[in-house]
Amino acid sequence: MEKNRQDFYKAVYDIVRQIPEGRVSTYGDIAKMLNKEGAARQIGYALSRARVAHPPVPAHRVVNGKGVLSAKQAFASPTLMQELLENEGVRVKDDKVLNFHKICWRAT
DNA sequence: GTGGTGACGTATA
DNA sequence: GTATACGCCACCA
Repeated sequence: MEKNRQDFYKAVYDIVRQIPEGRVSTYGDIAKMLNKEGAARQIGYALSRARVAHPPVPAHRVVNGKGVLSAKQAFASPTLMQELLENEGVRVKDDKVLNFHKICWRAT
């Protein structure tokens, strides 16, 4: 059956919405959940479109494998993402998540 | 229909 | 641990 591209996006939104508060996930992990390990870039692309997705997606909880807020550029303000993360209890320094290796959320 | 780009990751040296 | 090269899939011009 032909999986509509929207289905792929919808799957990304669903996973991102499952990210618990105070926890962050990575594009590669999400891609693996979708069996699209090689499509990590598409995860970020999908999130960029998630801005108009229903319901809204906490894309600020998704960072790259290095814990760097590479997505802040896509938010209304480059500091908005960091503020949101700090608001969730996630410490961010120099656009990088502290203890990232400890708060990185992964699906079982 | 073709080419280029992108909120990335893994592999190799 | 750091640096460089390549690959991946989807969207836009």
